[in-house]
Amino acid sequence: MNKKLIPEIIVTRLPVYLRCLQRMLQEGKSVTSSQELGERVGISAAQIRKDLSQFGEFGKQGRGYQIEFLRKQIEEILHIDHEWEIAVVGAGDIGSAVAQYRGFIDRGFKVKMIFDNKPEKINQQIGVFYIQDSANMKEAIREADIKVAMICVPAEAAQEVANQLVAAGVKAILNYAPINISVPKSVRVQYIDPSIHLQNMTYYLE
Amino acid sequence: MNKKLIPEIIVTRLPVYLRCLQRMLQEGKSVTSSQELGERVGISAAQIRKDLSQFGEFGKQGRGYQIEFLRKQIEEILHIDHEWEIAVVGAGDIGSAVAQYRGFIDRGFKVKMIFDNKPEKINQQIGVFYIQDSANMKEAIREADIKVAMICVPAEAAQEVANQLVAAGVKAILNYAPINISVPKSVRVQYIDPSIHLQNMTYYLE
DNA sequence: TAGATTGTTAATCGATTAACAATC
DNA sequence: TAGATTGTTAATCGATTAACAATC
Repeated sequence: MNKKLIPEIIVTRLPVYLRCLQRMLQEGKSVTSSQELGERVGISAAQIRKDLSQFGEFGKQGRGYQIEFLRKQIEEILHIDHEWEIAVVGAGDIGSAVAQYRGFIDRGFKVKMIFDNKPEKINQQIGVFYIQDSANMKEAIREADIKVAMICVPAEAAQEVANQLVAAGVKAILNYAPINISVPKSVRVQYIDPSIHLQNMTYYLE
Repeated sequence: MNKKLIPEIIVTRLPVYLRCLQRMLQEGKSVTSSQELGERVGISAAQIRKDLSQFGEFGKQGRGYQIEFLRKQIEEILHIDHEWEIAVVGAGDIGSAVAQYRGFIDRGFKVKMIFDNKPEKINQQIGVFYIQDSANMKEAIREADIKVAMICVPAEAAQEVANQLVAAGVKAILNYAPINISVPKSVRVQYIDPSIHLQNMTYYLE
């Protein structure tokens, strides 16, 4: 649908705009401007207008943006106008927390299954899920046609898990393991590592 | 110590280099090159050399980099040559997981205290910690001279918590609440929101 | 209409890459 | 010495900002 090649950096900002718009709606607002949105997300008004203009004309001169309309547009652009099912791999502290995370609701995602390879964890219950045996992972993910997964296993196991996920047809991986993984170019990877974020800030401290 | 103004984007890459170097050491390697490091972290060799050259000359022509030496240098640059104590605010699923996270070990951080404002949580035990009353947070953080904190409360409460942390002398905040917060320029903020990362990838899917 | 704010262009600014002399 | 790889320069590439005509 979006034929034009959009710079990645712009795509990374859209979810931030979206999150703010959803919040504005919750606050009962119905209209905003690039200036107001910019102040709230910490990005210049000019950049917001430029970013949005890559995808269409969503505002009206002199009036600003209808929040509900803009929200819907960005959801479509990001393909979260429907819900994506997620597989979680690894049922340790992180995997368990992520599997039960309530922050996916209304953001376009729903955890559907969770795997672990430790015999004592298999068939244990986490929230509404029963932990499944990693041995059946590839089959189960392919069967359910799941395209999004989160890796919550130790660093040593992350690459092997990634390989299996790719083989199962997964196209987007959010990796909580503190290690870079290699995947085919057709698969997307994002990383969450709190230590990285913290180290980033301590540079400026003291 | 580092007087020269370093572009932020370079600072964000140093922790990634560091993480990879630590891993290499675990694998028993002792020397690497900008090319090898680049392949492993997905960054060009030229960029890695340019980034490092901002801080000094850490390699030898024809030989590459001594991993142990380079690791130590980057740790000093990032000020993680000593351990930073962390306060966690919010003892829900995320706060509990983060307070017990083993991934801070050897990365320069140590969770020291956790707070919540729900009466039924106060004094409950999480790992080795007892949840403290948020009412005493400002005092306790100031008393312990803690400079780094993580916000794990609902979006609605995040700004107020941030205000209190700033008042307590905190200078670096890792915010897990899905909302942008405002702090003085002297305080650093980083964000972790899995939905943002996922939405970022779904743009490219389908 | 007058005021406000968009969408867009041109100018600026900054980051990445390619290439190579220096040197281990 | 010959080969390898750094640190650095210059060229390229891309992103951000400022400004304003268009228009609601």
